Amino acid sequence: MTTEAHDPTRGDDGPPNFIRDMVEERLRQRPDAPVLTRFPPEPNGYLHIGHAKSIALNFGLAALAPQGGCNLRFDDTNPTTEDTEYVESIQRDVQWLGYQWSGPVRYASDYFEQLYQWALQLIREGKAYVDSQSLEELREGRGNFHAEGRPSPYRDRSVEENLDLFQRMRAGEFEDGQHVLRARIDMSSKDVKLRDPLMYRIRRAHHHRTGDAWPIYPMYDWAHGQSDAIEGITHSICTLEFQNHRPLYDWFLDAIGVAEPRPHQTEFARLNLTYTVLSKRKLQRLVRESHVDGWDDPRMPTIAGLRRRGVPAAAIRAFCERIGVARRDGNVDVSLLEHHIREELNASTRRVMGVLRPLKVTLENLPDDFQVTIDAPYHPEDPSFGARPLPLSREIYIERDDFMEDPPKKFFRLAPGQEVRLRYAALIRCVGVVKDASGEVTELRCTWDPETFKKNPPDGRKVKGTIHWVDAKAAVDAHVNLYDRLFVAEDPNAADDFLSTLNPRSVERLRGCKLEPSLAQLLPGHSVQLERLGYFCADLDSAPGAVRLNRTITLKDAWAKIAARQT
RNA sequence: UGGGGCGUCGGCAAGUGGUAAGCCAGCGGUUUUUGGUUCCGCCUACCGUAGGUUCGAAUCCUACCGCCCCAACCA
Repeated sequence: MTTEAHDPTRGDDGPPNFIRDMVEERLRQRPDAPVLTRFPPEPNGYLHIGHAKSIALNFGLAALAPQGGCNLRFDDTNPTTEDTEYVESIQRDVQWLGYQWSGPVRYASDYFEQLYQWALQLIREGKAYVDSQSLEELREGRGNFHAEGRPSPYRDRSVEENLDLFQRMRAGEFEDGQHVLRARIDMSSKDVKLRDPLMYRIRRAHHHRTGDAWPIYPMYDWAHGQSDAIEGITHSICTLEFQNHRPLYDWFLDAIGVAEPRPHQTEFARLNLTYTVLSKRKLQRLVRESHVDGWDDPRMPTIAGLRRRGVPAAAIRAFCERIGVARRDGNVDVSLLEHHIREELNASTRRVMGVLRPLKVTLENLPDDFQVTIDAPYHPEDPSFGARPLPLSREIYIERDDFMEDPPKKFFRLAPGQEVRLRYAALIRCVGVVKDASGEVTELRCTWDPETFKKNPPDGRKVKGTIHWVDAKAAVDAHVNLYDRLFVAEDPNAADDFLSTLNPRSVERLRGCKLEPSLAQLLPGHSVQLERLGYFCADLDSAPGAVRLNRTITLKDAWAKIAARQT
C-alpha cells in the first residue's frame, strides 16, 4: 500500500466550515469544476497572522479541486499609500508560509485600461456620470443612516458631456478633487453604499507600477469584482466588514454584463488574537513610532516578525486550520497559537544546553585537569537526531535561578547542602556559597559524586531535580533576547489608547550567556530547544564568533505555577 | 430611531428536528536524568432570553435582548 503524501497546505484538517462545505458541494456535483480563489492584499503594510488565516483559507479551498488555483493579486488602486517594499515582503511571506500562487503575480493595476473601457461603457449606457461637487457637497448629498440621499445637480449630465469630462479626467486636465466618476444607482436607497458610489477619483500621484500613466484611480468597489471577473475567480473570499459591499459587487458585475458562471463574494470573520493588535493602522504606528524595531521585530504578529522570532510556518498553518472559519466575530486565545508553536518545535528541534544567567560552580573534589566528554543525545524521544560530545571539567556554569540559599518547599534544585543532577552527568551537592562584599552569590562550591555518573545512585537515594549546565572552559558566549507578549492587556483594542497597554518588559536583552560548544555553529534562522528554558532561534546576524539567539517561546513551566501559588 | 450580519463550555468550534464532537486553557494523576514531552482522567454547557409549533428543538416560528459592520475622493 502506498501512502499518499499529505500536503500540509491542503487545508482540510481543521473543523468543517461553511465555505469549504460550499466548495465541496460544488465538486460533488461537478468534480472537474474550477475552484479559483485569490489572496488580494493591498501593498501598504506587512502581512500578519490574520492574513495567514485568509491565505490558508484561500489556498486551502483551491487545493480541494483538481482544477484549483489561488492567485496572488495586489489590490494596488491607491498609489499614495502603496509601495514596492510591501509588494516584495508580501510575496516573500506567502511563499515562506508554504504556498505558491498560480501563474504570475497579478495586480489590479494591470486592469486599469480594461476598467477604464468598462467605465466608458457604463457612461454610454447611462449607468455612470461625472460629478463635480466638492467633497463636502458630496458627503452632504449622500445623507446618512437616517436621512435619504439627494441627487447631485450633476447627476443628469448628458452622455456626451460625461464622456468628454471623463476622458479629460483621464487625460489629466483636472486637479485632484475636481471631479469624480460615480455609478448611477439609487440616491434614496436605504443602503448608503448604493447611493451612487464613487468609481474613480482624480489623484495625480505616482503609482509604484504604472508610474505617472494614470491621473485617475479606481475605487476598491469598482476594481475588485472586475479584477475577479477578469481572472475567472469563482470564489471571492473576504472578511465580514465587506458584507456591506456585496450588493455593489454584484451590481457592478451586472452592469458590465458579466454572466454566470461568475465570481461570488463570501465573507468570514477575521482573526482577532488576545494580547495582540492586528489592525494595519496600529501595527504601522508601532513601527513608525519605534515602539518596536521594525515590521520584523520578533514581538510583532507580522509573518516577518513571527519568522524572525523562530515560529515555524507549519505551526502557523496548523493554527489557522485549528481555529476554523465562521461568520461570528471572536477573539482567539493566543495560547492556542503558542500551543501549535510548541507542538511543532517539540518535534523538530534538537535539545541542547545553555545558561542564560550564569552562576559559576566549582566541583571541589575534581582535579584541576579533570575532563570528561559526555555523549549526549540530541532528542530524548527520537534517536534519529543523533548525539553530540559534551565536555565537562572542574568549573561549570549553572542557571542562577537553579540555586536558592533559602529555598521554598518543593524547590528541587540546588541549595546549601542539597543535591541535584547535572543533566547527562552526575549528582552534585552544594557544600559552599561564595559571596561578594554586597552579599551577592558569586560562586558555588559543590562536590561531584562519581558513583552517579550517568546512572542512579547505588544506595537508592532519590534526587528529584535535574539542572542544565555548561562547561566553563568550553562555553560559547552569546547574546540572547527574551521576548514576552507585546501587550499586557488581553484586548489592547479595548483600551482608549492601545499604546498604554504596551508591555514595558516585552523584551529582555541578555549578554554574557553561556552556551554549549555545539551551538557556535548554529545557522541563522535555525531553532533549538535549550533544555528547561524554551525554544530559541538564531537571529539573522548570528555568527560563529557572535551567537545571537531569540527566544521563540518558553517551555511550559509547572514550577512557575507552583512558585506563583506559594507567594 | 436606517441597512447588513452574528449570538453553542473560560477561549475557538462542530452539530442544521431525535435528545450537545473536538481543540486550547485550567485542574488532578502517569511516564520521564528537561518541574518539557507522552499517556490517563476531570472540566457535569438547561445551546442569548421569553413564548410557541412538535411525540421530540441548539436546530422551525414569533417577540425581545446583546454584540459587530456601514454615513473614507481607504482597502
